[in-house]
Amino acid sequence: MQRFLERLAWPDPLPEEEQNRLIKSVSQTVLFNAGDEIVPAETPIDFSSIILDGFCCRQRVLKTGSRQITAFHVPGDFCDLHAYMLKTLPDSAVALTACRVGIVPHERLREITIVQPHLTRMLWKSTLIDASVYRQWLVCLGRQSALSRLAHLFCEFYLRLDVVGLTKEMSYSLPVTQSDLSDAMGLSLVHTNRTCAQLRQKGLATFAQRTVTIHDWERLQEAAEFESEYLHLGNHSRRWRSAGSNSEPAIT
Amino acid sequence: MQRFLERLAWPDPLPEEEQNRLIKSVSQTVLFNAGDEIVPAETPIDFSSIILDGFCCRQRVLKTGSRQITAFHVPGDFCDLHAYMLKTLPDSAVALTACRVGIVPHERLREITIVQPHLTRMLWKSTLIDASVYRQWLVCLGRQSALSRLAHLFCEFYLRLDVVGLTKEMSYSLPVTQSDLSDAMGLSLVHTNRTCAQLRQKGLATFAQRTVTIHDWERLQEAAEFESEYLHLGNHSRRWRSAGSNSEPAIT
DNA sequence: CGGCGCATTGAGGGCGGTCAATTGGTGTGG
DNA sequence: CCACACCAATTGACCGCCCTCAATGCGCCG
Repeated sequence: MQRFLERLAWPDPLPEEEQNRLIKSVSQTVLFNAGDEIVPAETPIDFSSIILDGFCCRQRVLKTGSRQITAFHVPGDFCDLHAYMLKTLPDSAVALTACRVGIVPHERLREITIVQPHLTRMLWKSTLIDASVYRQWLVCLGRQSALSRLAHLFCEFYLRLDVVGLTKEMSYSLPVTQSDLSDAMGLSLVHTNRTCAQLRQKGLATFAQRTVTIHDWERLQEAAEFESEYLHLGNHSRRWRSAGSNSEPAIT
Repeated sequence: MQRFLERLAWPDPLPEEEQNRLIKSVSQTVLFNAGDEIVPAETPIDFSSIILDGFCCRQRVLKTGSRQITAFHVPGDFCDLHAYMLKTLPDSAVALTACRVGIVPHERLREITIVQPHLTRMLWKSTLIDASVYRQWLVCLGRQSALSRLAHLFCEFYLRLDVVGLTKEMSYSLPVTQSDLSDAMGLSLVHTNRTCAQLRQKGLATFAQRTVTIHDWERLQEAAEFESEYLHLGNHSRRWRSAGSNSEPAIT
Protein backbone atom coordinates (compact mmCIF):
# COMPACT_ATOMS: atom_id res chain seq x y z
CA MET A 1 0.00 0.00 0.00
CA GLN A 2 2.82 2.32 0.90
CA ARG A 3 4.51 2.12 -2.45
CA PHE A 4 1.21 2.97 -4.06
CA LEU A 5 0.89 6.12 -2.01
CA GLU A 6 4.39 7.18 -2.89
CA ARG A 7 3.58 7.16 -6.55
CA LEU A 8 0.21 8.82 -6.63
CA ALA A 9 1.28 12.41 -6.09
CA TRP A 10 4.69 11.67 -7.61
CA PRO A 11 7.09 13.35 -7.42
CA ASP A 12 5.61 15.15 -4.41
CA PRO A 13 4.70 13.23 -1.28
CA LEU A 14 1.00 12.73 -0.62
CA PRO A 15 -0.17 14.66 2.47
CA GLU A 16 -0.67 12.37 5.45
CA GLU A 17 -4.34 13.17 5.75
CA GLU A 18 -4.89 12.03 2.18
CA GLN A 19 -2.79 8.93 2.71
CA ASN A 20 -5.00 7.94 5.61
CA ARG A 21 -8.13 8.67 3.65
CA LEU A 22 -6.94 6.41 0.87
CA ILE A 23 -5.88 3.59 3.16
CA LYS A 24 -9.24 3.73 4.87
CA SER A 25 -11.00 3.57 1.54
CA VAL A 26 -9.74 0.06 0.89
CA SER A 27 -12.62 -2.06 2.10
CA GLN A 28 -10.83 -5.40 1.77
CA THR A 29 -7.96 -7.20 0.10
CA VAL A 30 -8.47 -10.19 -2.15
CA LEU A 31 -6.13 -12.87 -3.47
CA PHE A 32 -6.13 -14.17 -7.03
CA ASN A 33 -4.24 -16.95 -8.75
CA ALA A 34 -2.48 -16.56 -12.06
CA GLY A 35 -5.06 -16.69 -14.83
CA ASP A 36 -7.95 -15.58 -12.62
CA GLU A 37 -10.19 -12.83 -13.85
CA ILE A 38 -9.83 -9.94 -11.42
CA VAL A 39 -12.52 -7.84 -13.03
CA PRO A 40 -14.81 -9.23 -15.73
CA ALA A 41 -15.50 -7.37 -18.97
CA GLU A 42 -18.86 -5.84 -19.82
CA THR A 43 -20.07 -6.12 -16.26
CA PRO A 44 -21.08 -3.11 -14.16
CA ILE A 45 -18.93 -2.86 -11.07
CA ASP A 46 -19.04 -0.51 -8.10
CA PHE A 47 -15.46 -0.76 -6.91
CA SER A 48 -11.96 -0.32 -8.27
CA SER A 49 -8.89 -2.44 -7.59
CA ILE A 50 -5.34 -1.59 -6.61
CA ILE A 51 -2.66 -4.18 -7.27
CA LEU A 52 -0.76 -4.62 -4.01
CA ASP A 53 1.28 -7.57 -5.23
CA GLY A 54 1.67 -9.35 -8.54
CA PHE A 55 1.23 -8.50 -12.20
CA CYS A 56 -1.99 -8.24 -14.13
CA CYS A 57 -3.16 -7.05 -17.52
CA ARG A 58 -6.27 -5.70 -19.13
CA GLN A 59 -7.22 -7.69 -22.19
CA ARG A 60 -9.83 -8.22 -24.81
CA VAL A 61 -10.57 -11.44 -26.68
CA LEU A 62 -11.96 -11.14 -30.20
CA LYS A 63 -14.40 -13.49 -31.88
CA THR A 64 -11.55 -15.03 -33.83
CA GLY A 65 -10.00 -16.01 -30.53
CA SER A 66 -7.11 -13.62 -30.83
CA ARG A 67 -6.29 -11.56 -27.77
CA GLN A 68 -5.11 -8.02 -27.34
CA ILE A 69 -3.58 -6.86 -24.10
CA THR A 70 -4.25 -3.15 -23.69
CA ALA A 71 -2.31 -2.57 -20.50
CA PHE A 72 -0.02 -4.19 -17.99
CA HIS A 73 -0.33 -3.32 -14.34
CA VAL A 74 2.38 -3.70 -11.74
CA PRO A 75 2.25 -3.39 -7.95
CA GLY A 76 1.02 0.04 -6.99
CA ASP A 77 -1.22 0.49 -10.04
CA PHE A 78 -4.95 0.81 -10.00
CA CYS A 79 -5.97 -1.72 -12.64
CA ASP A 80 -9.44 -0.33 -13.21
CA LEU A 81 -9.78 3.12 -11.75
CA HIS A 82 -11.28 3.92 -15.14
CA ALA A 83 -14.31 1.94 -14.12
CA TYR A 84 -15.09 4.51 -11.43
CA MET A 85 -16.87 6.84 -13.82
CA LEU A 86 -17.55 4.40 -16.64
CA LYS A 87 -18.85 1.48 -14.54
CA THR A 88 -18.50 -1.00 -17.39
CA LEU A 89 -15.39 -1.65 -19.45
CA PRO A 90 -15.21 -3.76 -22.60
CA ASP A 91 -12.03 -5.50 -21.51
CA SER A 92 -11.31 -7.64 -18.48
CA ALA A 93 -8.53 -7.49 -15.92
CA VAL A 94 -6.69 -10.78 -15.62
CA ALA A 95 -4.01 -11.84 -13.14
CA LEU A 96 -0.77 -12.83 -14.85
CA THR A 97 0.70 -14.03 -11.56
CA ALA A 98 -0.71 -14.56 -8.11
CA CYS A 99 -2.07 -11.16 -7.10
CA ARG A 100 -3.07 -9.41 -3.91
CA VAL A 101 -5.59 -6.72 -4.69
CA GLY A 102 -7.08 -3.90 -2.64
CA ILE A 103 -10.77 -3.19 -3.21
CA VAL A 104 -11.91 0.45 -3.19
CA PRO A 105 -15.69 0.95 -3.36
CA HIS A 106 -16.71 3.66 -5.77
CA GLU A 107 -18.79 5.21 -3.02
CA ARG A 108 -15.57 5.99 -1.16
CA LEU A 109 -14.07 7.50 -4.28
CA ARG A 110 -17.12 9.68 -4.66
CA GLU A 111 -16.69 10.95 -1.12
CA ILE A 112 -13.10 11.76 -1.94
CA THR A 113 -14.14 13.85 -4.92
CA ILE A 114 -16.39 15.86 -2.63
CA VAL A 115 -14.09 16.54 0.29
CA GLN A 116 -10.57 16.03 -1.08
CA PRO A 117 -10.05 18.00 -4.27
CA HIS A 118 -6.30 17.54 -4.24
CA LEU A 119 -6.48 13.80 -3.81
CA THR A 120 -9.13 13.74 -6.51
CA ARG A 121 -6.77 15.47 -8.87
CA MET A 122 -4.05 12.95 -8.07
CA LEU A 123 -6.40 10.06 -8.84
CA TRP A 124 -7.51 11.77 -12.01
CA LYS A 125 -3.88 12.26 -12.93
CA SER A 126 -3.12 8.59 -12.52
CA THR A 127 -5.79 7.76 -15.09
CA LEU A 128 -4.35 10.38 -17.41
CA ILE A 129 -0.97 8.70 -17.17
CA ASP A 130 -2.65 5.43 -18.10
CA ALA A 131 -4.03 7.21 -21.14
CA SER A 132 -0.61 8.59 -21.98
CA VAL A 133 0.75 5.06 -22.00
CA TYR A 134 -2.09 3.96 -24.27
CA ARG A 135 -1.18 6.69 -26.74
CA GLN A 136 2.45 5.62 -26.66
CA TRP A 137 1.45 2.04 -27.34
CA LEU A 138 -0.62 3.25 -30.28
CA VAL A 139 2.53 4.77 -31.72
CA CYS A 140 4.38 1.49 -31.17
CA LEU A 141 1.68 -0.71 -32.67
CA GLY A 142 0.99 1.61 -35.55
CA ARG A 143 4.41 2.70 -36.66
CA GLN A 144 7.20 0.69 -35.10
CA SER A 145 8.87 -2.58 -36.03
CA ALA A 146 8.61 -5.68 -33.90
CA LEU A 147 12.11 -5.05 -32.58
CA SER A 148 11.34 -1.48 -31.58
CA ARG A 149 8.09 -2.46 -29.94
CA LEU A 150 9.64 -5.08 -27.72
CA ALA A 151 12.58 -2.85 -26.91
CA HIS A 152 10.13 -0.12 -25.99
CA LEU A 153 8.14 -2.40 -23.74
CA PHE A 154 11.29 -3.48 -21.93
CA CYS A 155 12.29 0.15 -21.42
CA GLU A 156 8.86 1.04 -20.13
CA PHE A 157 8.79 -1.82 -17.64
CA TYR A 158 12.23 -0.92 -16.44
CA LEU A 159 11.22 2.58 -15.40
CA ARG A 160 7.84 1.61 -14.05
CA LEU A 161 9.30 -1.14 -11.93
CA ASP A 162 12.23 0.96 -10.85
CA VAL A 163 9.88 3.49 -9.27
CA VAL A 164 8.38 0.83 -7.05
CA GLY A 165 11.74 -0.71 -6.23
CA LEU A 166 11.30 -3.85 -8.29
CA THR A 167 14.49 -3.63 -10.31
CA LYS A 168 17.89 -4.95 -9.38
CA GLU A 169 20.81 -3.38 -11.20
CA MET A 170 19.81 -3.47 -14.85
CA SER A 171 17.39 -6.34 -14.63
CA TYR A 172 13.94 -7.07 -13.33
CA SER A 173 11.50 -9.89 -12.99
CA LEU A 174 8.82 -9.84 -15.68
CA PRO A 175 6.65 -12.82 -14.83
CA VAL A 176 4.78 -13.07 -18.13
CA THR A 177 5.06 -15.43 -21.07
CA GLN A 178 6.23 -14.57 -24.57
CA SER A 179 2.65 -15.17 -25.58
CA ASP A 180 1.59 -12.32 -23.28
CA LEU A 181 4.21 -10.06 -24.82
CA SER A 182 2.93 -10.96 -28.29
CA ASP A 183 -0.65 -10.15 -27.43
CA ALA A 184 0.39 -6.82 -26.00
CA MET A 185 2.55 -5.77 -28.94
CA GLY A 186 0.28 -7.09 -31.68
CA LEU A 187 2.69 -9.80 -32.82
CA SER A 188 2.54 -13.53 -33.26
CA LEU A 189 4.11 -15.74 -30.65
CA VAL A 190 6.65 -17.06 -33.13
CA HIS A 191 7.76 -13.66 -34.22
CA THR A 192 8.01 -12.43 -30.66
CA ASN A 193 10.33 -15.30 -29.91
CA ARG A 194 12.51 -14.45 -32.89
CA THR A 195 12.54 -10.81 -31.97
CA CYS A 196 13.59 -11.61 -28.41
CA ALA A 197 16.45 -13.59 -29.92
CA GLN A 198 17.37 -10.59 -32.05
CA LEU A 199 17.43 -8.30 -29.03
CA ARG A 200 19.74 -10.74 -27.35
CA GLN A 201 22.02 -11.16 -30.37
CA LYS A 202 22.32 -7.42 -30.73
CA GLY A 203 23.38 -7.18 -27.13
CA LEU A 204 20.48 -4.97 -26.15
CA ALA A 205 18.48 -7.05 -23.70
CA THR A 206 17.63 -10.62 -22.76
CA PHE A 207 14.28 -12.00 -21.77
CA ALA A 208 14.76 -15.41 -20.18
CA GLN A 209 13.37 -17.23 -17.17
CA ARG A 210 10.78 -14.47 -16.96
CA THR A 211 13.50 -11.98 -16.24
CA VAL A 212 14.55 -9.05 -18.37
CA THR A 213 18.21 -8.10 -18.31
CA ILE A 214 19.20 -4.92 -20.06
CA HIS A 215 22.68 -5.12 -21.54
CA ASP A 216 22.88 -1.69 -23.15
CA TRP A 217 20.36 0.83 -21.86
CA GLU A 218 21.40 3.55 -24.29
CA ARG A 219 21.17 1.46 -27.41
CA LEU A 220 18.00 -0.21 -26.20
CA GLN A 221 16.34 3.18 -25.88
CA GLU A 222 17.58 4.18 -29.32
CA ALA A 223 16.24 1.01 -30.88
CA ALA A 224 12.90 1.70 -29.22
CA GLU A 225 12.91 5.41 -29.88
CA PHE A 226 12.06 5.55 -26.20
CA GLU A 227 11.35 8.88 -24.52
CA SER A 228 10.44 8.42 -20.89
CA GLU A 229 8.42 11.61 -20.53
CA TYR A 230 5.13 9.92 -21.38
CA LEU A 231 5.32 7.97 -18.13
CA HIS A 232 5.31 11.23 -16.15
CA LEU A 233 7.69 9.98 -13.53
CA GLY A 234 9.47 13.30 -13.42
CA ASN A 235 13.20 12.80 -13.10
CA HIS A 236 12.69 11.14 -9.78
CA SER A 237 13.01 7.60 -10.89
CA ARG A 238 15.90 6.16 -8.91
CA ARG A 239 17.46 5.43 -12.25
CA TRP A 240 17.90 9.12 -12.95
CA ARG A 241 19.17 10.14 -9.57
CA SER A 242 21.92 7.62 -9.07
CA ALA A 243 22.27 4.99 -11.71
CA GLY A 244 22.96 1.57 -10.26
CA SER A 245 22.35 2.53 -6.66
CA ASN A 246 19.08 1.64 -5.07
CA SER A 247 19.85 2.59 -1.52
CA GLU A 248 17.98 5.83 -0.99
CA PRO A 249 14.21 5.74 -0.81
CA ALA A 250 12.62 8.13 -3.26
CA ILE A 251 9.97 9.71 -1.05
CA THR A 252 9.20 8.97 2.54
CA MET B 1 -20.50 25.47 -26.92
CA GLN B 2 -23.97 24.17 -26.34
CA ARG B 3 -23.38 20.88 -28.05
CA PHE B 4 -20.35 20.42 -25.87
CA LEU B 5 -22.38 20.89 -22.73
CA GLU B 6 -24.94 18.41 -23.89
CA ARG B 7 -22.38 15.70 -24.14
CA LEU B 8 -20.37 16.17 -21.00
CA ALA B 9 -22.81 14.70 -18.51
CA TRP B 10 -24.33 12.50 -21.20
CA PRO B 11 -26.89 11.04 -21.06
CA ASP B 12 -28.03 13.32 -18.21
CA PRO B 13 -28.28 17.06 -18.74
CA LEU B 14 -25.65 19.19 -17.08
CA PRO B 15 -27.11 21.36 -14.28
CA GLU B 16 -27.49 24.97 -15.34
CA GLU B 17 -25.13 26.23 -12.68
CA GLU B 18 -22.39 23.96 -14.00
CA GLN B 19 -23.14 24.95 -17.57
CA ASN B 20 -22.59 28.58 -16.66
CA ARG B 21 -19.45 27.80 -14.76
CA LEU B 22 -18.06 26.03 -17.80
CA ILE B 23 -19.05 28.72 -20.24
CA LYS B 24 -17.45 31.34 -18.02
CA SER B 25 -14.27 29.30 -17.84
CA VAL B 26 -13.58 29.80 -21.54
CA SER B 27 -11.24 32.77 -21.52
CA GLN B 28 -11.19 33.26 -25.28
CA THR B 29 -11.81 31.58 -28.60
CA VAL B 30 -9.11 31.17 -31.21
CA LEU B 31 -9.20 30.34 -34.92
CA PHE B 32 -6.83 27.96 -36.66
CA ASN B 33 -6.30 27.02 -40.28
CA ALA B 34 -6.01 23.47 -41.52
CA GLY B 35 -2.53 22.24 -40.77
CA ASP B 36 -1.92 24.62 -37.89
CA GLU B 37 -0.59 23.25 -34.65
CA ILE B 38 -3.23 23.91 -32.02
CA VAL B 39 -1.11 22.69 -29.14
CA PRO B 40 2.60 21.90 -29.58
CA ALA B 41 4.17 18.70 -28.27
CA GLU B 42 6.60 18.58 -25.39
CA THR B 43 5.72 22.09 -24.28
CA PRO B 44 4.25 22.92 -20.89
CA ILE B 45 0.86 24.57 -21.26
CA ASP B 46 -1.50 26.06 -18.72
CA PHE B 47 -4.77 25.83 -20.62
CA SER B 48 -6.86 23.21 -22.35
CA SER B 49 -8.78 23.53 -25.61
CA ILE B 50 -12.32 22.67 -26.63
CA ILE B 51 -13.04 22.21 -30.30
CA LEU B 52 -16.06 24.39 -31.07
CA ASP B 53 -15.87 23.89 -34.83
CA GLY B 54 -13.73 21.78 -37.12
CA PHE B 55 -11.76 18.56 -36.87
CA CYS B 56 -8.37 18.05 -35.30
CA CYS B 57 -6.12 15.20 -34.32
CA ARG B 58 -3.41 14.42 -31.85
CA GLN B 59 -0.31 13.10 -33.55
CA ARG B 60 3.27 12.12 -33.08
CA VAL B 61 6.02 12.23 -35.70
CA LEU B 62 8.86 9.73 -35.36
CA LYS B 63 12.47 10.25 -36.31
CA THR B 64 11.93 8.23 -39.46
CA GLY B 65 9.34 10.79 -40.48
CA SER B 66 6.42 8.44 -40.10
CA ARG B 67 3.41 9.80 -38.29
CA GLN B 68 0.97 8.19 -35.90
CA ILE B 69 -2.35 9.82 -35.15
CA THR B 70 -3.45 8.84 -31.66
CA ALA B 71 -6.84 10.50 -31.65
CA PHE B 72 -9.34 12.40 -33.72
CA HIS B 73 -11.36 15.17 -32.16
CA VAL B 74 -14.66 16.46 -33.43
CA PRO B 75 -16.68 19.51 -32.41
CA GLY B 76 -17.54 19.30 -28.74
CA ASP B 77 -14.38 17.43 -27.76
CA PHE B 78 -11.69 18.70 -25.48
CA CYS B 79 -8.57 17.98 -27.51
CA ASP B 80 -6.14 18.21 -24.61
CA LEU B 81 -7.95 18.07 -21.33
CA HIS B 82 -5.28 15.48 -20.50
CA ALA B 83 -2.79 18.31 -20.35
CA TYR B 84 -4.59 19.72 -17.32
CA MET B 85 -2.83 17.41 -14.88
CA LEU B 86 0.10 16.37 -17.05
CA LYS B 87 1.05 19.82 -18.36
CA THR B 88 3.23 18.41 -21.13
CA LEU B 89 2.21 15.83 -23.70
CA PRO B 90 4.53 14.05 -26.12
CA ASP B 91 2.18 14.51 -29.06
CA SER B 92 0.81 17.67 -30.63
CA ALA B 93 -2.73 18.69 -31.52
CA VAL B 94 -3.08 19.63 -35.17
CA ALA B 95 -6.03 21.14 -36.99
CA LEU B 96 -7.23 18.96 -39.86
CA THR B 97 -9.66 21.63 -41.02
CA ALA B 98 -10.22 25.23 -40.06
CA CYS B 99 -10.98 25.12 -36.34
CA ARG B 100 -12.59 27.37 -33.79
CA VAL B 101 -11.26 26.52 -30.37
CA GLY B 102 -12.25 27.56 -26.86
CA ILE B 103 -9.40 28.15 -24.43
CA VAL B 104 -9.90 27.06 -20.81
CA PRO B 105 -7.11 28.12 -18.43
CA HIS B 106 -6.05 25.36 -16.08
CA GLU B 107 -6.50 27.74 -13.19
CA ARG B 108 -10.24 27.75 -13.93
CA LEU B 109 -10.28 23.98 -14.07
CA ARG B 110 -8.55 23.87 -10.72
CA GLU B 111 -11.24 26.08 -9.24
CA ILE B 112 -13.85 23.74 -10.64
CA THR B 113 -12.25 20.76 -8.91
CA ILE B 114 -12.50 22.62 -5.61
CA VAL B 115 -16.05 23.89 -5.72
CA GLN B 116 -17.82 21.68 -8.28
CA PRO B 117 -17.26 18.01 -7.52
CA HIS B 118 -19.96 16.84 -9.90
CA LEU B 119 -18.64 18.86 -12.80
CA THR B 120 -15.17 17.64 -11.95
CA ARG B 121 -16.35 14.07 -12.21
CA MET B 122 -17.91 14.81 -15.60
CA LEU B 123 -14.65 16.28 -16.88
CA TRP B 124 -12.74 13.33 -15.46
CA LYS B 125 -15.21 11.03 -17.14
CA SER B 126 -14.63 12.63 -20.51
CA THR B 127 -10.92 11.87 -20.26
CA LEU B 128 -11.75 8.30 -19.28
CA ILE B 129 -13.83 7.96 -22.41
CA ASP B 130 -10.84 9.20 -24.41
CA ALA B 131 -8.82 6.45 -22.77
CA SER B 132 -11.48 3.90 -23.61
CA VAL B 133 -11.20 4.88 -27.25
CA TYR B 134 -7.43 4.53 -27.07
CA ARG B 135 -7.80 0.99 -25.75
CA GLN B 136 -10.20 0.16 -28.55
CA TRP B 137 -7.75 1.51 -31.11
CA LEU B 138 -5.07 -0.67 -29.55
CA VAL B 139 -7.25 -3.68 -30.24
CA CYS B 140 -7.75 -2.52 -33.81
CA LEU B 141 -4.07 -1.83 -34.48
CA GLY B 142 -2.87 -4.95 -32.72
CA ARG B 143 -5.28 -7.59 -33.87
CA GLN B 144 -7.49 -6.47 -36.73
CA SER B 145 -7.06 -6.47 -40.49
CA ALA B 146 -6.85 -3.28 -42.50
CA LEU B 147 -10.44 -3.75 -43.61
CA SER B 148 -11.71 -4.17 -40.06
CA ARG B 149 -9.76 -1.19 -38.83
CA LEU B 150 -11.14 1.18 -41.41
CA ALA B 151 -14.63 -0.18 -40.99
CA HIS B 152 -14.28 0.31 -37.25
CA LEU B 153 -13.13 3.88 -37.66
CA PHE B 154 -16.08 4.67 -39.89
CA CYS B 155 -18.45 3.16 -37.33
CA GLU B 156 -16.87 5.13 -34.53
CA PHE B 157 -17.08 8.41 -36.38
CA TYR B 158 -20.67 7.75 -37.26
CA LEU B 159 -21.77 7.49 -33.65
CA ARG B 160 -19.56 10.28 -32.37
CA LEU B 161 -20.75 12.66 -35.04
CA ASP B 162 -24.35 11.57 -34.66
CA VAL B 163 -24.34 12.67 -31.03
CA VAL B 164 -23.41 16.20 -32.02
CA GLY B 165 -25.83 16.29 -34.93
CA LEU B 166 -23.23 16.08 -37.67
CA THR B 167 -24.67 13.13 -39.56
CA LYS B 168 -27.28 13.20 -42.29
CA GLU B 169 -29.09 9.95 -42.87
CA MET B 170 -26.36 7.35 -43.11
CA SER B 171 -23.58 9.66 -44.14
CA TYR B 172 -21.36 12.31 -42.67
CA SER B 173 -18.63 14.69 -43.63
CA LEU B 174 -15.18 13.44 -42.65
CA PRO B 175 -12.87 16.22 -43.81
CA VAL B 176 -9.60 14.30 -43.63
CA THR B 177 -7.36 12.77 -46.27
CA GLN B 178 -6.69 9.08 -46.84
CA SER B 179 -3.23 9.85 -45.61
CA ASP B 180 -4.69 10.90 -42.27
CA LEU B 181 -6.71 7.71 -42.08
CA SER B 182 -3.54 5.71 -42.80
CA ASP B 183 -1.59 7.39 -40.07
CA ALA B 184 -4.37 6.77 -37.60
CA MET B 185 -4.84 3.11 -38.42
CA GLY B 186 -1.16 2.24 -38.82
CA LEU B 187 -1.40 1.54 -42.55
CA SER B 188 0.34 2.84 -45.64
CA LEU B 189 -1.44 5.33 -47.81
CA VAL B 190 -1.56 2.92 -50.73
CA HIS B 191 -3.07 0.14 -48.70
CA THR B 192 -5.61 2.48 -47.16
CA ASN B 193 -6.70 3.48 -50.62
CA ARG B 194 -7.10 -0.15 -51.65
CA THR B 195 -8.96 -0.95 -48.47
CA CYS B 196 -11.37 1.93 -49.04
CA ALA B 197 -11.99 0.48 -52.49
CA GLN B 198 -12.67 -2.90 -50.89
CA LEU B 199 -15.18 -1.42 -48.46
CA ARG B 200 -16.93 0.16 -51.41
CA GLN B 201 -16.89 -3.00 -53.52
CA LYS B 202 -18.31 -5.01 -50.68
CA GLY B 203 -21.16 -2.54 -50.37
CA LEU B 204 -20.28 -1.60 -46.80
CA ALA B 205 -19.29 2.05 -47.00
CA THR B 206 -17.82 4.66 -49.32
CA PHE B 207 -15.28 7.33 -48.49
CA ALA B 208 -15.22 9.90 -51.25
CA GLN B 209 -15.08 13.68 -51.46
CA ARG B 210 -14.27 13.61 -47.77
CA THR B 211 -17.64 12.16 -47.04
CA VAL B 212 -18.40 8.75 -45.57
CA THR B 213 -21.56 7.05 -46.71
CA ILE B 214 -22.57 3.88 -44.95
CA HIS B 215 -24.36 1.46 -47.23
CA ASP B 216 -24.93 -1.41 -44.82
CA TRP B 217 -24.63 -0.48 -41.16
CA GLU B 218 -25.14 -4.02 -39.92
CA ARG B 219 -22.51 -5.62 -42.11
CA LEU B 220 -20.12 -2.74 -41.57
CA GLN B 221 -20.31 -3.31 -37.83
CA GLU B 222 -19.77 -7.03 -38.31
CA ALA B 223 -16.74 -6.48 -40.50
CA ALA B 224 -15.33 -4.17 -37.84
CA GLU B 225 -16.39 -6.30 -34.90
CA PHE B 226 -17.75 -3.00 -33.66
CA GLU B 227 -19.35 -2.76 -30.23
CA SER B 228 -20.42 0.76 -29.44
CA GLU B 229 -20.26 0.47 -25.65
CA TYR B 230 -16.68 1.69 -25.46
CA LEU B 231 -17.83 5.14 -26.56
CA HIS B 232 -20.09 5.38 -23.50
CA LEU B 233 -22.83 7.20 -25.34
CA GLY B 234 -25.48 5.22 -23.53
CA ASN B 235 -28.30 4.31 -25.85
CA HIS B 236 -29.02 7.94 -26.32
CA SER B 237 -27.39 8.42 -29.66
CA ARG B 238 -30.12 9.60 -31.97
CA ARG B 239 -29.29 6.57 -34.04
CA TRP B 240 -30.59 4.26 -31.32
CA ARG B 241 -33.69 6.17 -30.45
CA SER B 242 -35.18 6.57 -33.89
CA ALA B 243 -33.12 5.32 -36.76
CA GLY B 244 -33.15 7.67 -39.68
CA SER B 245 -34.94 10.48 -37.91
CA ASN B 246 -32.99 13.39 -36.63
CA SER B 247 -35.82 15.62 -35.56
CA GLU B 248 -35.88 15.35 -31.80
CA PRO B 249 -33.04 16.89 -29.82
CA ALA B 250 -31.38 14.44 -27.47
CA ILE B 251 -31.16 16.56 -24.34
CA THR B 252 -32.23 20.12 -23.79
C1' DC C 1 -1.77 26.51 -68.65
C1' DG C 2 1.15 24.81 -65.14
C1' DG C 3 1.58 23.52 -60.43
C1' DC C 4 -0.02 21.25 -56.49
C1' DG C 5 -2.33 18.12 -53.50
C1' DC C 6 -4.84 14.05 -53.31
C1' DA C 7 -6.54 9.72 -55.20
C1' DT C 8 -5.63 5.70 -57.83
C1' DT C 9 -3.21 1.82 -59.92
C1' DG C 10 0.75 -1.42 -60.96
C1' DA C 11 4.81 -4.17 -59.77
C1' DG C 12 7.76 -6.31 -56.67
C1' DG C 13 9.48 -7.38 -52.13
C1' DG C 14 9.82 -8.01 -47.09
C1' DC C 15 8.14 -8.22 -42.48
C1' DG C 16 5.66 -10.81 -39.93
C1' DG C 17 1.84 -14.56 -39.94
C1' DT C 18 0.49 -19.51 -39.86
C1' DC C 19 1.29 -24.32 -39.46
C1' DA C 20 3.93 -27.72 -37.45
C1' DA C 21 7.48 -30.19 -35.09
C1' DT C 22 11.02 -30.33 -31.47
C1' DT C 23 13.27 -29.15 -27.22
C1' DG C 24 13.46 -28.27 -22.43
C1' DG C 25 11.85 -27.35 -17.82
C1' DT C 26 8.63 -28.50 -14.18
C1' DG C 27 5.40 -30.93 -11.55
C1' DT C 28 2.85 -35.18 -10.61
C1' DG C 29 2.04 -39.84 -9.94
C1' DG C 30 3.55 -44.54 -10.39
C1' DC D 1 13.84 -42.61 -9.93
C1' DC D 2 11.53 -42.66 -14.00
C1' DA D 3 7.35 -42.05 -17.02
C1' DC D 4 4.32 -38.95 -18.37
C1' DA D 5 1.81 -34.74 -19.03
C1' DC D 6 1.95 -30.09 -19.71
C1' DC D 7 3.47 -25.67 -20.80
C1' DA D 8 6.70 -22.45 -22.63
C1' DA D 9 10.40 -21.67 -25.72
C1' DT D 10 12.53 -22.55 -30.00
C1' DT D 11 13.21 -23.57 -34.86
C1' DG D 12 11.93 -24.53 -39.81
C1' DA D 13 9.15 -23.96 -43.97
C1' DC D 14 6.01 -21.50 -46.45
C1' DC D 15 2.95 -17.84 -47.48
C1' DG D 16 0.25 -13.55 -47.58
C1' DC D 17 -0.88 -9.05 -46.03
C1' DC D 18 0.77 -4.96 -46.37
C1' DC D 19 4.82 -1.89 -47.56
C1' DT D 20 7.71 0.67 -50.87
C1' DC D 21 8.64 2.68 -55.15
C1' DA D 22 6.82 4.73 -59.04
C1' DA D 23 3.71 6.41 -62.47
C1' DT D 24 -0.72 8.24 -63.75
C1' DG D 25 -5.21 10.49 -63.24
C1' DC D 26 -7.86 14.21 -61.54
C1' DG D 27 -9.68 18.37 -59.60
C1' DC D 28 -8.57 22.96 -58.01
C1' DC D 29 -6.46 27.31 -58.05
C1' DG D 30 -3.32 30.97 -59.11
